[in-house]
Amino acid sequence: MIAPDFFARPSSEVAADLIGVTMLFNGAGGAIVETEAYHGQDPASHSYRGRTPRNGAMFGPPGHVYVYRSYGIHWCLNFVCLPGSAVLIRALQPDVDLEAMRERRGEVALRLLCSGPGRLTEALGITGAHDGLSLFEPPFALHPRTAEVMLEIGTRIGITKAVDENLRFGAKASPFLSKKFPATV
DNA sequence: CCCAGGATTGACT
DNA sequence: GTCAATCCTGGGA
Repeated sequence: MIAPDFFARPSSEVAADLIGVTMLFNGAGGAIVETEAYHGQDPASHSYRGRTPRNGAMFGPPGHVYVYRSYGIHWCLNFVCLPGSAVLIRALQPDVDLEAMRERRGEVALRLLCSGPGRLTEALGITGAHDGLSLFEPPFALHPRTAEVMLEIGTRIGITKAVDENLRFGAKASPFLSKKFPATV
């Protein structure tokens, strides 16, 4: 079992340990294959300048979610860790209830169903209405890894500050990553 | 009060 | 590869 104190750690550790963990929302979802860590001393983080109305959940209990609107269009899902830090869930391997996810996403290739932070929230039906909910209560559910995972680590995507921090984590060679990790030299 | 700028995606050249 | 869509946050005035 994953317990709440799993999240009471630095977001970089949690982000790495979440790869391979299964997340379900209303019974749909799959194994997490890509994450990014954000924290309070991080200029790229919403929490960098302290608590605001939007980012309040990032300063709430570990193991709850922070959901925010991205580009006025998409929703992005984060798991809150120590206060002011969180892990952005960037991609899932679609495993459970593909039917429901396909219905919400429309006609897309399986590879694109949950392959990106905006895509996976759409597939699962997660919106700002769910901001602040606990991962340990329905409609959320978590299941531990069932096998060892090979990790890839790299720089975060789509940000303009702290671009060189290696805070992006992925399941090595997963076809469901939102973007390939740069080839290691 | 104002308005620049997004932790993105999909359509198009 | 380029670019618009779309909205709302929050820093600065």
